[in-house]
Amino acid sequence: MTAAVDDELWSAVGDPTRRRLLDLLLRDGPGTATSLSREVPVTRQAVAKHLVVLDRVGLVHASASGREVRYGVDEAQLARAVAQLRSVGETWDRRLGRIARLAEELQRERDRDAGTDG
Amino acid sequence: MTAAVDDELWSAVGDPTRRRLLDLLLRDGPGTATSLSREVPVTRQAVAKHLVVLDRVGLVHASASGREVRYGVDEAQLARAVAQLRSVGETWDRRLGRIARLAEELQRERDRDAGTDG
DNA sequence: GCTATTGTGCAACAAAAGGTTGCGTTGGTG
DNA sequence: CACCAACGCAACCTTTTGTTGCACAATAGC
Repeated sequence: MTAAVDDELWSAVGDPTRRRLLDLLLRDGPGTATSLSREVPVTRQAVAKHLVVLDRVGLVHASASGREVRYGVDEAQLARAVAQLRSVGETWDRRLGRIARLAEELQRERDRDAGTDG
Repeated sequence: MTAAVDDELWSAVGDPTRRRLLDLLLRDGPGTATSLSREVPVTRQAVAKHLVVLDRVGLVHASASGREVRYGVDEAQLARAVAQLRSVGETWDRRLGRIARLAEELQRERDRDAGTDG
């Protein structure tokens, strides 16, 4: 697990600005670096760089339209990213659950010992 | 959403090395920078820095034990992080679902039009 | 058609994050 | 006591994230 490809997707959605860009693109549909930069607290150039990163991992696709460059979300790839989030979350959940159950068992044993003892 | 606190937790678990450290701590129980560094491809110092980051956001806690410094996962905080992963995943899922349904509707309309047309 | 505007791309630069090496210190152990 | 193992600190390098400045292309308006 946690292979190179996974890590790429993760670090792509790991950045807060990139997460917000994906949110905006999902909410409002395709947009340009300029239009997106009006809704995040960074410059157009910073947004453009993030879009390059997102494009590189396939989470968005560019399409020229006149002098503009519109970016849209690749739904299949985003679904894949979501699946990875879920996967990690579930792994941790399972381990947390196991720890919780183990703690309970130890507690029960301790109670039992205390009972036989007193 | 995506407030500052959320972003801190996110970027903490966004790093692949830190995710692996959390995995190891969950799997094997508390460990030191030195013990952990034997299971990840980075130096002890790099691990120590990551542990500082994880400590700062409350995902792990340090406890001195002789000359060693053991770090253990804070389960409540990790559960919170998992909840945030899930939350973002669900948000995107919903939006993807809405887009998918919209696309289906448009497709049906198109089919219907084609039917009345032909 | 010419000009002003607007959107892009590129380059140089700064600051922060992730990582390395080297060194000094300290706490257990033979 | 001498040694080894773990720690912290500091200097340094590279990549990422962000900035500013500038040059260029396409569009809109006169």
